[in-house]
Amino acid sequence: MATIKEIAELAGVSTTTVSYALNRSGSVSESTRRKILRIVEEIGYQPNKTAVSLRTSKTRTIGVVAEDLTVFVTPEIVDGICEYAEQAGYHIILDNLRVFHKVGNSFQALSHYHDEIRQLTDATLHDTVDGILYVGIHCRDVAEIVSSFERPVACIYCYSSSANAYSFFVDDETAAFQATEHLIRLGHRRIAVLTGPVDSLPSQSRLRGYQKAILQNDIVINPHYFQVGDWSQESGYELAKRLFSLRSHPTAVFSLNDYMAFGVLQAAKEAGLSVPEDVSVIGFDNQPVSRYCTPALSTLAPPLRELGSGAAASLIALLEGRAVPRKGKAFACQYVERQSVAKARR
Amino acid sequence: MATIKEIAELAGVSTTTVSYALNRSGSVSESTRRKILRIVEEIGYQPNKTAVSLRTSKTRTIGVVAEDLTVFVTPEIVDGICEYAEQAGYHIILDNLRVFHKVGNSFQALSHYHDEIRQLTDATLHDTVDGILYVGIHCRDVAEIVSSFERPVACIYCYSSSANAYSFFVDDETAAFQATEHLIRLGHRRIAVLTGPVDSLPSQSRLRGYQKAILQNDIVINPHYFQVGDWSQESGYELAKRLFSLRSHPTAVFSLNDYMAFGVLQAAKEAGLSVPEDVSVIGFDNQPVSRYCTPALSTLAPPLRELGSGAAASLIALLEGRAVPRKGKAFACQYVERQSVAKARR
DNA sequence: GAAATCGACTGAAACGTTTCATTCGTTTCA
DNA sequence: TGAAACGAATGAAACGTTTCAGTCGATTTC
Repeated sequence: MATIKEIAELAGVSTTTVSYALNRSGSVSESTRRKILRIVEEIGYQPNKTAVSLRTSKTRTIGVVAEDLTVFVTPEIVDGICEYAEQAGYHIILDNLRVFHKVGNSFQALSHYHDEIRQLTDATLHDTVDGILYVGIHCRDVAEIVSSFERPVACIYCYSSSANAYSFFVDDETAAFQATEHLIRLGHRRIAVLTGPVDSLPSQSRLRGYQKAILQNDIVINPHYFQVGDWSQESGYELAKRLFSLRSHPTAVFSLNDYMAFGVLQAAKEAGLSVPEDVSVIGFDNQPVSRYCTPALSTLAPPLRELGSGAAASLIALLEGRAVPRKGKAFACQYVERQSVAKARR
Repeated sequence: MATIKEIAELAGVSTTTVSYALNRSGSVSESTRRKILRIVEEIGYQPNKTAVSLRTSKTRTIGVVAEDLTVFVTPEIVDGICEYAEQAGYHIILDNLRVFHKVGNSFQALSHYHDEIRQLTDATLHDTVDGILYVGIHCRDVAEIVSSFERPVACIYCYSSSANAYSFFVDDETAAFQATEHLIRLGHRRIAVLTGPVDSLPSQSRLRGYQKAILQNDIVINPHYFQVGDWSQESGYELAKRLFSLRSHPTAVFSLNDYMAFGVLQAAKEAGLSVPEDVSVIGFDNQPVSRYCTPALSTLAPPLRELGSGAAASLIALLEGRAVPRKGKAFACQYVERQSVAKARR
């Protein structure tokens, strides 16, 4: 591989001049700059990244720390990151934590969780990245984790209450509000909601959105329409069975995640109710599967790719000393209309 | 951040000695080595990776070039890579090509495909990685692409006929053979097969496996049982409809991918045939969705994680000058028993 | 008892850049 | 006309390691 020294010799100038010409710093006459660029082109010279990093102590690399790459949200987020980072001339170093395992239908941190994180921050990423993007698998406060990072960090699909981190997460409340409003505008008044565990943050926010819409539209709340599940298809099925055996069963079910909605679909079929004619169903998450069930599930889609590229954009802006608009942002979901929602029967 | 110089001063020795002590090269007395290690521990010194790279021209980083991160096979492969690389002390630089788009149900390269690749090899990965792992989205020869890489490369979920690359791919033929044998052992004789497009390599291999099993078991081939689809659910549906309207319809359908199998399930239901009682269905790929359809689809699962970690292991062995067993390997699939297969009716 | 060997340790160069401080000739301006 | 300012170019140090080629004293060998 050619070095700057060879280019300098060929051009009959010093390495300093070559460096200045290439970086548009210092002052170089137009004619020698052109001569240098021509030779660079000819030889196919590429500055040695390692040497540049050593000298400037910037790596133009950002570390992507993913809690679990195989959870369906992660790849698309990471893709969004890659897309932005690439065009900005940054490399991505990927680290998959893999420290959660499924317990029932929620995730629990493994015991070596913190060791893993520490090792990561100490040994793995030190002086290898300029900044870190932390990609969570569900919305919660990860301050405890990211505050130990010694580089600028942005959280994605989760948030941090610590001062050193930006956060890019889903606006669950507004999305749930809009979905509920949508059902109401379609004439539904008996709208049940299936929540996740009460201590789940996304569940709480989504429920808040639902309740706000119900309240704003002066709909009387039937306590039977409010059911707490555990995110699993089975719990959705059980809960919906109960719902459909009510003498005044709901005409619409808003499941706060897709899996429970699948259970609702199944229960409806068994109860002899057809979706969407007799009962409308809306899910949340836009799991890949929701396109393939019958009927295809209408659901709320988090803008995963935008979450990733938005976070990457802010982090890189920060790294380069440019103004960064805000300390984070809540991203709106998109309602994906498929075949499980219709007007309420008169 | 502390440097080797500070450690040297604190220990009252030269930087050379510190370096030797840390790398177990040169000869250092046991007592000074211990003294040095104690100080290193105390200060929390970490060698500067960039400086080491510059000096040794090894980056301990491997580039993962993924054709499409959002295709379902990729994340698990990449996870396997990460897992191995991490414990071997290597970093992963991720690059997502994103150069394919869906045309109907197969993928086609975008027009800027080769520009993208060239830019990648020239600018992006040069002197940044020691070797490259190329992760394909379907099995085919990628020699044209990877032969331009100027580093050792291993192909995953695809293969390269060029000399410079290792290949780690799925043994489609054996898997299809075993699935067909499985059906035969369950008493099935009228076994239909749904292939993908004739020019598709995986389709060809899988079909070969099917035919071998049929032939070996002296089953007479009914040409009507052989149908060519385009991998889509719709084509599976249409083909299966034709199959089930035959006066002597098959008792088992082997779909060479999962999506077409979903179509088969749908067609069976509409034809009044219950799966698996009246007809058994086996898919291929183990798409995440296959677990959620009804009945849950029995299918063949490529060992994605193993593919990734196996390739990473070989590449790293090669980079470190250790003996590498072979130039590549075909990995066996695992048959995933779910609810779509049963004994043939008497 | 001189030569050879050995173990412990070190000085300094090298990896390929960036950038500070400086030089040198030309132009501008009071 | 002389000083100041400026544009173009450069020498050399620095970033933090690794490693070649030694030095030096102690021990072994014949």
